[in-house]
Amino acid sequence: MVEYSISELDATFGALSDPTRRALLATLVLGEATVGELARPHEISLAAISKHIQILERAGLVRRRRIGRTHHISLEASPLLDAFGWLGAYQDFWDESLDSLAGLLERRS
Amino acid sequence: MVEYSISELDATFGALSDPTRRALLATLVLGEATVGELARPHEISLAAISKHIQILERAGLVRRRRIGRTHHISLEASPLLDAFGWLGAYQDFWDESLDSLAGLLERRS
DNA sequence: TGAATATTCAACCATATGGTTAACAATAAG
DNA sequence: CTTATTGTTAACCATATGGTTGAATATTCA
Repeated sequence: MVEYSISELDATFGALSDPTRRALLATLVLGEATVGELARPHEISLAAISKHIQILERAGLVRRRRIGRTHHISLEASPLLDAFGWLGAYQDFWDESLDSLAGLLERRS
Repeated sequence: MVEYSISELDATFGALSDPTRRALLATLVLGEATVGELARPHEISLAAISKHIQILERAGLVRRRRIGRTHHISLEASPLLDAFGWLGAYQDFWDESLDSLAGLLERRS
């Protein structure tokens, strides 16, 4: 089993635990965007979005490039990949688990 | 893109954001265990472990079977699979992202 | 210079974690 | 019946989120 840095996964999974932040990432996968552009589809205040972006930034999920007065935000791949890798270690477990579920369903029919 | 239920992912990623809880899951992947067995390797109080297990339970990551005075905890696959699936939607992005990194490194050499 | 725009920061509030210790409940065993 | 054992619950404390509104900052534009 691969070893994963503790606190990075903490921050990554913590950042992913909020639906607004997951929506921001889903927007950013389409390409870079400014804070204002990111905020527009959401009903909460710009300040709230700003705080969400700071959390994503601290988790390394996002990078910020200042151009004049606008901040351009872009998605950063590696923490997502790490989280994916961590979960992947459980793949055997759920394969097995779903197989035995399938087995149960089969025996029932 | 597949749609994912909002609040379930909230709870799943939230539960995964703590290293103690991730360690509990890593133990449980080896098989069912009692609360006491789960607590033993950790230095924090049993009450703290009990609360962690409740959070895992609320997130559906774990099930509890009471046998007499002991509680037997077992891992539940599907929320992990859902989280894995959500992250998998970003696979194209990080493939591309890592490719372009590789490209950069190549051009530099 | 002065006004508009893009964002952050500060202060505040409510709720959730993450931990503690102490008390309670339920079951097992002497 | 009394005492251990296994866990949960309660009360408490500190810190992080998630949101608000209002003020401060930094650019850009007229």
